[in-house]
Amino acid sequence: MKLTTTSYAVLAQLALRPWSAYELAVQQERYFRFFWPRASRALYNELRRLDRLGLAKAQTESVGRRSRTVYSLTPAGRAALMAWLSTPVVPLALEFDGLLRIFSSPLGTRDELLANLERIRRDVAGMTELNDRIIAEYGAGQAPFQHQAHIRTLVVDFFTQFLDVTEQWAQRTAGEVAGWADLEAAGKPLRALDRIHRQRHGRPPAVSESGQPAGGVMPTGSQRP
Amino acid sequence: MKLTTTSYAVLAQLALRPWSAYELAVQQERYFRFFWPRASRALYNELRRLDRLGLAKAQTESVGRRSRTVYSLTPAGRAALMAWLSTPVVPLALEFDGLLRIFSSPLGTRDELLANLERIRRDVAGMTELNDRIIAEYGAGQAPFQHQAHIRTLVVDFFTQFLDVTEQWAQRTAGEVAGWADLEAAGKPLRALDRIHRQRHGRPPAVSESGQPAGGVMPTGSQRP
DNA sequence: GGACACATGTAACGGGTTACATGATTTC
DNA sequence: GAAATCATGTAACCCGTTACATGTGTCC
Repeated sequence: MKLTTTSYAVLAQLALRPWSAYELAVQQERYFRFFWPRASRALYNELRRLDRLGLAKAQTESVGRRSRTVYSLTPAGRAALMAWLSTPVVPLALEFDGLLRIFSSPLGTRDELLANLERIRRDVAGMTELNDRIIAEYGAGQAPFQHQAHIRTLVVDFFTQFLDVTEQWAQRTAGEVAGWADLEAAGKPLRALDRIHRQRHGRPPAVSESGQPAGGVMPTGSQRP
Repeated sequence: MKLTTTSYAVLAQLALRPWSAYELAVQQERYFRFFWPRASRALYNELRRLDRLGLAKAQTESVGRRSRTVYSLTPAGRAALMAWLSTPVVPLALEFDGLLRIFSSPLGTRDELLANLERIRRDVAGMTELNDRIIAEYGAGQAPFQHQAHIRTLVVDFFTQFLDVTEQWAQRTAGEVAGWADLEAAGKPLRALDRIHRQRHGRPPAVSESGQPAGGVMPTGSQRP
């Protein structure tokens, strides 16, 4: 009867109101895919499991001749969900295939690396588009559960920042690589260390050799009140 | 014979030099865990598979009475890896359990939400520590494959930014929530929309009601040359 | 001589993906 | 009347995790 994070993702949705399995899958795809991506098939299975466990209740309705299953949270389900809130978090995990390609880019050409950076950028741009659509929804007051906007926007905040920083990184990196003739070392490693050092600690070595202000990166950190 | 990203992660390592399975597992844990996390057990299996497929070659050496298997890349393996570099990237995926807890925080108390933000912050701080250690390694010229520092620091760059932005977000969000008496709506949703709007587009509504400059967030974007 | 790193191995299981099937309803 | 959406279902498969076992070498 061990519950997974996916179980709680479903319970969290059910806590808001009863949903049909299909509705839930759509919501999951739209709002959860960024931080807990699962194929919608997993949802259907999880719902049946939660029903078996008594944490959700399945009820079959019919729309015309077609039937659908509506799930609602049981008191036990609500209790389980609340208890979960005070357990340790699962460490965040990132799967970023693109970085692996950069890692092995010395086997290929400079242009291949640039192409991969562009692919990454487009991937991120796609996510940004979806994120913006959600923001617009809230802005227009048309998002579901608008009365929880103060909570949900906290999550949206994270992604806005995350996507922004990732896109900036991809562009900045492409700019850097575009300035190279090839991928050979030839002095590049040392310049790279200089760059990384500047990013981490403001920019201590007085003036950088290029005069360019650290590649447009402003470390916005450490200015908390 | 379909290869997974994990296969290429291993091949990418083997492209640098031959490794024993154990060495590889250690390296994987240290350098790849951030963007392609896998239990080291998966490595051992993948290596044997690559050997079967002729993409890597296993050779048993012995150190004293203890034996170990050293794997090296075959020409076929190198070809497969190079071919992979020009295939589409796998969309990046994030699993962030903590955000799900925020999402369902209205079921709990304000303090529980703050506790979860703190757990998130500690999780990120742990990753930051590891990242810093790697940066220090490169700075000291003691990192493996220092001659590829110009490539590898591109990846490190990403994580420095990513971790920074995530930690800032966690702190800023905790600051926001700490200013609330509870988690009830009571005007908070509207203020949240205002905040999210400021973040996205500079801060158009002249001066914010609090006088505080948008919670310390400087959108560093869109200032590319 | 005890702890710790080295260096694998086996086995079970399980969450999740992919592929596919099926039909009903709505919309253009 | 065709396409898209609604609304599930079944089945195979597999990548990966967890748990555990087993022994060797090294260092203090």
